[in-house]
Amino acid sequence: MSRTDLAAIASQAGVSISTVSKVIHGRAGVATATRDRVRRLLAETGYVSPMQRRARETGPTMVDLVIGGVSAGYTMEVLQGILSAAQTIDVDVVVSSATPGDLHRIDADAWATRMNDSGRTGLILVTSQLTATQRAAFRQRGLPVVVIDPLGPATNDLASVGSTNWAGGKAAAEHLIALGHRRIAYIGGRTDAECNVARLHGHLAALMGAGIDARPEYIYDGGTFGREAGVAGATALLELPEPPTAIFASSDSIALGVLEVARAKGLDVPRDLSLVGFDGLPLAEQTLPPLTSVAQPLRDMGRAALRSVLRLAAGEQLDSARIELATELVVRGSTGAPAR
Amino acid sequence: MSRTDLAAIASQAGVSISTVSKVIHGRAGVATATRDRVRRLLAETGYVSPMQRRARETGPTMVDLVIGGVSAGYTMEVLQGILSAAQTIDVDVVVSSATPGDLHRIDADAWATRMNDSGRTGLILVTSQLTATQRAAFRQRGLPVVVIDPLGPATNDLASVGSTNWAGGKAAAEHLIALGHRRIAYIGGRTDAECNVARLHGHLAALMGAGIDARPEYIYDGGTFGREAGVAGATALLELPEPPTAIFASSDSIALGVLEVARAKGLDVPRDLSLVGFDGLPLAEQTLPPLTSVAQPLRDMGRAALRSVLRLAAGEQLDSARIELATELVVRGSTGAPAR
DNA sequence: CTGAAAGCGCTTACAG
DNA sequence: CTGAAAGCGCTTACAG
Repeated sequence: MSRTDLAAIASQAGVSISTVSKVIHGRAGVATATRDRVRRLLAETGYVSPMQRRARETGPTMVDLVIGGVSAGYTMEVLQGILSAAQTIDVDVVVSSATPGDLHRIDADAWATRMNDSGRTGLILVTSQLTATQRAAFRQRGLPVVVIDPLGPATNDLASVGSTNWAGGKAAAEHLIALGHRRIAYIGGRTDAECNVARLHGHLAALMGAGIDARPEYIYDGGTFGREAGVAGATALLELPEPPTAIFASSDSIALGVLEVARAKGLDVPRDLSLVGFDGLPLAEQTLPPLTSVAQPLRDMGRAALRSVLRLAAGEQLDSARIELATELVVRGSTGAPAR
Repeated sequence: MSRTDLAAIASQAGVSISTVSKVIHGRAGVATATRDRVRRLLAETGYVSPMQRRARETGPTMVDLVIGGVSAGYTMEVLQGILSAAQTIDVDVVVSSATPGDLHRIDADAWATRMNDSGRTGLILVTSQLTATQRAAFRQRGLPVVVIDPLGPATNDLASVGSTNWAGGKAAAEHLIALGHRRIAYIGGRTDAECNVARLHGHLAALMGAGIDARPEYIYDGGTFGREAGVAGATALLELPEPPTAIFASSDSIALGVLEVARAKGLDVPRDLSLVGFDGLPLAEQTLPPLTSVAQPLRDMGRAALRSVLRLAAGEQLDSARIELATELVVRGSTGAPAR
C-alpha cells in the first residue's frame, strides 16, 4: 500500500488539501458532489492519518474476532486457541458476537473504516461467511480476513482455516464398517455448511469403498449442528422398519441428542447402537459411554487463523488461502460391533 | 491532567523543544543527565503526544475481560451478555484467558500500565479474584475492576456482580421438600468458591426450616463445578445404605454427571431420584428429562458488570460494591415426588 | 551536547 | 463552495 497523504488525495480529486481535510473531519462548507468524490477516494486509497498510523505502530497489535452461531463448546475451544496464541505473541483480541445472518446485514464499509481508525490489524471470523462486497471493503483497506470453518466453499480470494472434513467423515464410517456395521446412518448439520457436505461425502465414500449401498433413508438432514438435530434424527432413524445399527453424527452436540434418544428407548450404546460424533469437544469424554468422535484440532485451528491474519497483515503471502488441519478419529466407548 | 505539550516540558526542564523530542524518540545526542531529567518530567507530567491523545479521544471505549476457569456453557453465557451490551453502547471488549491460579501470578503493575497505555477503560474478571496488591495497582491508575461471581467473599473495596446464591440454594431444597423429599443430598463445587458455600447454606437453611436433620453423609464435597464431581458424588451417595431420594447439585455440569450415573444404575429420574441443578445453562433444557435448575441470570450479570465498570470509569459511585441479581428456580422434568 | 531554523503534514480562519 | 495563507505541534538536518 502506497503512502497516501492529504496532498495525494487532493491532487487526485482535483481539490485543495484544505477541502480534503474538511471532508475528513466532516466540516461544513463542502459541496455534496465534492464531498462524495473525496470520500470515495479516501476509501479507495485507504487513507490513514499520521495519528492513526502512529497509534498502530506504537500501540499493541489488535485483532478483531467475531464468534457466534456455533455451540458453546466449539466456540470456547477455538477461542481458547486464539487467546493462548495471542497471549504468547502479545496480541490483543477484540471479541464480538454475531450470527452468520447478522453478519450479512452489517455495513462492512463502516465496519472496516472503524477497524482502521482503531488501529486493528485484521479480522477472524468463526463459522461464518462474508459477502463479496463485504470482503472487498476489507481488502480495500488492507485489512486481512481469515475465516475459521467458513460456511461456504473455500475460494482462493478468502483465507480460511478448516479441518479435513471429508477425510474425517470417511474415517468415521470406515471405523464403523470395520466393526462390522452395514446399516450406518448419517445425521447432518447445517445444510448450507460446506463442512457438513464434506463430512457426508466422506461417509458416502467409505460406504462405497466397502461396497455398501447408501440408503437414502439413512441420511437425515438435521438442519443444525445442535442437540435437537440429534434428537429428531435418532427418533426418525430408529423408527425405520430396518433401523441402522450405527449412527454417524456430524457434530458432538448432535451425537448427544442421539445418545438421549437411545437411552430413552432403552437401547444400550454401543451394544444396540454404535455412535460416532464429530468435533472432539471436551464433553465427548464425559458422556456415558464416552463418545467416539472425529476430533477437529479446534485450538490449533484458532492458532493457525491468528498466525495467518498476522502474516497477511505483515504483507506476507500465505502458502495457501485454505489451510486444512488433520482430523483424528478418537475411539471411545460409544462404538462396538453390532449385536446382530 | 493539564495539557502538557513539548514546549511546557522543555521550559520546565530548561532545555529546547528539540531536545525533548530527541529524548522521546530515543535519539542520540543528548547528555545522560539531560535525558534523565527530561524523562522524569515526561513521566511526572504524563505527557501524551497529540497522536496518542487523539487516538484515545477518537477511538472506541475498550474494556478488558478475563475469562477462564469455568465451564464453557457458563462462560459463553456471561460473554454473550457482555458482548451484546457492549455492542449496543459501542464498547469494544478485549478478551483474554487466565485461570484463577495464573491470575495471581501476574504482575498487575505492568498489566495496569499496559492497559493505560492502550487506552483501556476498565477490567472485568469472571469467577476469579485479585490479590490486594494487584487491586491496588489498578486503583492507583484509576482503572476500575469488576468481578463477576468472585471466588472469595464480597468485600467493600471490590466491585462485584453475583446472584442470590443463598436464596437460590434455599429455593432448590424447598422445592424438593415441597415435593415430599426428606432424604436430600447436596453435591458441592469448588470449596474455595464463596458462591458454593452460600448455596450449601441456603440448602441447609431450607432443611432446618422444614425440621429435617442435615445428615453429614448427604453433603458431598465435589471440589469442582465440573461433571466429574457429579459422577463421583452420585456414585458415592447412591451407594449409601440409605441413599438420598433427591440430589441438589451446585452446578448444571455436576447435575449432568449425576444424571449419567443415575442412568447407568438404571434409576429413573425423577421417579427414583429427583435432581436439581444450578446455573440454568441452555444445556439444562436439552437433557432427558430436562433439568430442573436454579437459573442465574448470567447474561444480565455480564451486562451489569459492563455497566458498573463504565460507571466507575466515568467517576460515578456505584450504589453498592456488590450487586446481586435474583436467581430463579426453573422447574423442569427432573424433579418429582419420591417413589416411596 | 545543544538549540535556532527549516520543514513536515495537517488544520483553520478568512478572503474571494 | 473553494483554496491561498498562516499556524499548529512536532521532527530533523545542521551550525555552533
